[in-house]
Amino acid sequence: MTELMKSFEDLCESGGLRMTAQRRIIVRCLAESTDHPTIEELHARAQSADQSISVATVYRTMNVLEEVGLIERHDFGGSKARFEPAPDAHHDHLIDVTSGQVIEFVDPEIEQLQRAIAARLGYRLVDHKLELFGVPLKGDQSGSQ
Amino acid sequence: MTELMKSFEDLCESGGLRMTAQRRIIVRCLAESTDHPTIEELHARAQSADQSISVATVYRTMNVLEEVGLIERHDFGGSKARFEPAPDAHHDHLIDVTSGQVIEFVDPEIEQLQRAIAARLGYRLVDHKLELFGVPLKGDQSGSQ
DNA sequence: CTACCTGCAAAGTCTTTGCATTACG
DNA sequence: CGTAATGCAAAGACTTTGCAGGTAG
Repeated sequence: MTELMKSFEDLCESGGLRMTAQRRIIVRCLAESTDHPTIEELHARAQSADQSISVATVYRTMNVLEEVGLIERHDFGGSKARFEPAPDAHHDHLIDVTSGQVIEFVDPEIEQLQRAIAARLGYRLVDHKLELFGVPLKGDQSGSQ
Repeated sequence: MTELMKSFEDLCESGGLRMTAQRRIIVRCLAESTDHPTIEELHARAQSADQSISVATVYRTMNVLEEVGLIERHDFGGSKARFEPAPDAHHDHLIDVTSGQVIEFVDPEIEQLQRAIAARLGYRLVDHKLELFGVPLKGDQSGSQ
């Protein structure tokens, strides 16, 4: 079982939340996604398991999951929100502007640098968002969505 | 006269754009803003110069300005877009989560690091977004919106 | 049982757009 | 003068919510 599914079941047992059939399907769809799906995409994937799942339930489920910190919401420059399971280790994103593909990466040096910059400005860093937008280098065989 | 006003007038002369009274007011309002106003805020400021300016014109003006690269659009984690004149020199943003105040900063080291990371992943960096979210350090007298 | 959850459709929020009119160049 | 721009209101896109019925625990 996926990490996200397990965490959500634990949460349901402890908190006043209920593990419904719909939530189980929706959470699994997100957990099994390797991309960063929109509500619409998630809804479509969930409906292939249960035709009757409504988009309102997908919205509500994402809101619950985000509130408890089990998922992260992104926008990546579009009008629609995109989601991913909250990563164990923080990471940032590089968006391939030619394909829309999203690549995750971590760089300890840049994380440290951000804290240093915030401190220099008189702040303690509580969160950050770093998105790189790039085009594939010539000769590179990456990326296509 | 502000940089933005001048650039926009130049643009109107060269392109097929017209420098209307409304545009003059809206552009000046943005140029004189030291914060990063929303459409709503900009509309209110513009209306104090000309009551009849409609919000649709503010939206259209921001879209024109963005298309030609004279302004930048941000979201800073809200649902409303925020705008600023396109800076001569690129900068990033630190958002004070206690007050909403937005602080601009530049850091050559982090810019360089981003290009290096993109290159390592097989990409040429064409754009990026870096937003830091912080709370004031104890004893610091900064920030209030 | 009963409080939480669901589907549906209506409503909310932000933004865009069609249309008749105005006004820049 | 011709055409881009405007104001207004309607429509669009995305998301939230009220309500009546369903269901997990």
